[in-house]
Amino acid sequence: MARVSAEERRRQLVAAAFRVIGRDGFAGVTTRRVCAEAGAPLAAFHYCFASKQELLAELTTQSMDALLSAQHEMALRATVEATLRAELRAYWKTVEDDPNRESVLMALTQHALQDPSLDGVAQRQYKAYHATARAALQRIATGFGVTWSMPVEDVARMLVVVTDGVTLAWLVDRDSAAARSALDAFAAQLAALAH
Amino acid sequence: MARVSAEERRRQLVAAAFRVIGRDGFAGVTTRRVCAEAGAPLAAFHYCFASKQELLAELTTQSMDALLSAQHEMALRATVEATLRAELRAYWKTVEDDPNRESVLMALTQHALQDPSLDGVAQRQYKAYHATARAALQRIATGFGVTWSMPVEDVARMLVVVTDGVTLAWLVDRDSAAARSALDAFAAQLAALAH
DNA sequence: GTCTATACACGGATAGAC
DNA sequence: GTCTATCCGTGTATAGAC
Repeated sequence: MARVSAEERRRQLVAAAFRVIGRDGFAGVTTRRVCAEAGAPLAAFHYCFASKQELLAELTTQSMDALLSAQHEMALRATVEATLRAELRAYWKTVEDDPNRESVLMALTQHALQDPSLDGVAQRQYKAYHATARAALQRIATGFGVTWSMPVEDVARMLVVVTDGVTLAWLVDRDSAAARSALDAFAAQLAALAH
Repeated sequence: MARVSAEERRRQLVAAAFRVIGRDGFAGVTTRRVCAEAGAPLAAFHYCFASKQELLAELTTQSMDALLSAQHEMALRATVEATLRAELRAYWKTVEDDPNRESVLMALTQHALQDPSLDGVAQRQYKAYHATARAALQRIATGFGVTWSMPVEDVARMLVVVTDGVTLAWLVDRDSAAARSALDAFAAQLAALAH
């Protein structure tokens, strides 16, 4: 075991945790397994993190940072509906490309909701989701010169509701066709809120 | 510790598990704590259940049985939209009346998705959700003499997506007003699928 | 058939050695 | 500052009392 700086260890452990969750699921994440995966001694864990919860919180933080910095350029299509549909399909592609990512984030949300020591983690996560949705909706409003018939926060919430719900249902039954058709239908319905 | 039949113990332990999850969160459920809550000796646990996982699965089963047998008489309102809105509001009342119930069910879903030994549990849960939604939609179609512009399974999925998504968002930020207004908006949109 | 007592392996966490 | 050794709680299992 090479002696490594604490900061480097933190990075190694977070990366290792992601891999372990991917392989063994959320329930299979143990400090020992994460350390083994990172090639670190067990004690390094509690030297870098106060607790396993702190590492889990760090996972959320890093994921949300990645989400917020990945706000891609949105291509405006012919209509609001076509643009919304394209956006939802782009989101959906990320889910199907890496189902585990969403699975982990959902599990993290639930875990954070139930564990007092992770207070605020789920809230930060959803703040990031809502901010992302709101930004997309505002770009659409500006790009097409339309306004939303409800406060943009409310439409953003509906967008998050839809993506969350579709993702959750798909994680359970893996019915991709149903997920796509639901997303397309919701795109049409949300587009009807633009005037 | 009174000597109690195994069947009675099973019921006691499941009920106790619900209370413990409500108090200490999903992560705080231990066999020892559940037994203490039920006033049962530790050995009773593995006498009644093969494992902790089996009790968790039983939790889902009992909840879904309750859901399916609670299919209330749906009052038809003046319009499809008004009826859908009333149904969604009725669902929402159950959430706000007992937030912990939904919280536990969500956490169970996530747990089941990640734990191979609970394979099929989340699937059964969502089958029950979809069946409930489909039944409600069919009663609406019959009652109003309308047909859905998509297969009823697809509309049912959208209904589940919406309730799940709204519930999840609310569990995170507890914004009841936002939840209600989102549900009403979705009621209007789903009603537009009836012809 | 049910409960008491106890055992073991593995998990998170930590004191203290180096 | 980093790691070894150890602790205590948890899931699981069982032997034997009643």
